[in-house]
Amino acid sequence: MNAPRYRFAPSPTGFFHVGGARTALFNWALARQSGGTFVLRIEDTDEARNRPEWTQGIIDSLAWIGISADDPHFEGPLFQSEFFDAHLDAARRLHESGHAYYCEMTPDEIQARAAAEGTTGYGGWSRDLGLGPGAGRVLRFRVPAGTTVVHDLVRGEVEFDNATIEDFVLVRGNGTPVFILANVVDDMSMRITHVVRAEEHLPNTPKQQMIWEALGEQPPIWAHVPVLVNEQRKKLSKRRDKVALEQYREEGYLADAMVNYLMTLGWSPGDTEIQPWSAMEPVFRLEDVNKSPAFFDLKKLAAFNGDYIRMLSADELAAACEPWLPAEWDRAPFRQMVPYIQERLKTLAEAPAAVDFLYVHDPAVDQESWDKAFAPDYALALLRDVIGAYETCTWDHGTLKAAMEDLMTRYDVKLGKASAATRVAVTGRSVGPPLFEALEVLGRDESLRRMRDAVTRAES
RNA sequence: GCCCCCAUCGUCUAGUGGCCUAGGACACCACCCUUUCAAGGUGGCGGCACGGGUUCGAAUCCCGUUGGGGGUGCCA
Repeated sequence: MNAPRYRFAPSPTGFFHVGGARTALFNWALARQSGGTFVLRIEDTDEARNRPEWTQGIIDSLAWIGISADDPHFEGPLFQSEFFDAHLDAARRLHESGHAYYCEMTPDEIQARAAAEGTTGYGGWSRDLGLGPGAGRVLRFRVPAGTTVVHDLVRGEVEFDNATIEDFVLVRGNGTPVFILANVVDDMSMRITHVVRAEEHLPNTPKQQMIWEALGEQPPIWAHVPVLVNEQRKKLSKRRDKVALEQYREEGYLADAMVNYLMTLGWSPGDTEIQPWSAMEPVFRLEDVNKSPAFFDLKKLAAFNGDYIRMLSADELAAACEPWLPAEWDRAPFRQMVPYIQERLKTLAEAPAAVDFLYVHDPAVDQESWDKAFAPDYALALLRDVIGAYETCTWDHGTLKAAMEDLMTRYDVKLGKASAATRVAVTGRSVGPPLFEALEVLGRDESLRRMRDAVTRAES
């Protein structure tokens, strides 16, 4: 009966913000650990940003980070726009009870009058005019004198002097409700008990709390978690920063890594940062959430992702890479190479480039790598000898390596240097997965062909 | 301008008056390992913003300063 009800209330904007993802995760953990409910409410009251497909995008993104609409703790999606009547009904009640009044001043008029009086903002000039509803008239909340104290689970008690809060608009001149009203009315009708959202909403909170009280209801428990910032310490913005969760997904970040990383921003899962969701969910507490903004560090995210990639089995990794592999590629060689590229990947999207030399006829040759590999005077002769040895030996990486080791002693160089020319000849680059394993997968004929071509090229 | 929030290594954090000579992670540097590159191992660099209090004792409590951030719409 008194199971807590949390909510996540994004506005559909066409992409899913990583900051929103973290807020959702926090709410999700809280709802699940308490046997409560996570309500998804789409705040679509601004008709300018409202497309049906965007809602699906939100649901898909939530599902990707483990917040499934099929879970019994999940409720929704509910749409704010469908509660239009309830918003206006609340507005009417607020007006009738004297908590709100109509005002016909336009923004321009307000600005002009404020300037004339040497003040800023709206001075409550229409408060006692007794105006009724009418076209172009906005409904304003009559902010009472006194102070409003917000009890916040993350920040403690935050006190606001009501004198610093002007009579804000509840209903626009065109008759549509404003976010601040709709948000409260929806939370009320959805019986939300805990509002956990980003810190940018903290200044809204005293206003909303006043609305709750004016409507005769007990406000929910508030919690404002710190925002995510960029390297300039500014709130992550879609203009300048990479904030779309979908983009990270497309770039080959694992959902588990993203979830884990997001949870460490503003909160710590304990002794080790790398923790599965199942371990974090039950121990997450708002009281432990930090109060200061957290930098969204791509480098650390990538490090987490690398860790998670390495935790996968070879089969799992091969399957996870599937979306990034060209359709025409034969999967068998790729699967053989997976164990060798696993510890070299930071993202799944890097997988194709790590093995593409297996699939292209003549891999592009990196000139710098080539020059370096063939610079030593022994390089060409050694490569010829390798070809000779590889023409007849058993084709497995152990034998290939042994043959190379035999030659390296004759030229008195280490294995790395001895195989440099062969590596460039076969892969076009000086870096890549282990050479002999790659040769084994590539096959004798193709490997030798490339090595002979390299000899020809080196001679000319 | 006004209101509000915040302040531990470059970054994310542990720390809730003595266990702190402030711990871990990412990044960086060095070394080891080594089949290039990675991965892994070891070590290093590096921090309680500043100034006052309170206390036998402050990273931890209070005040101020400074510095960040958020909000200031008929957006959400």
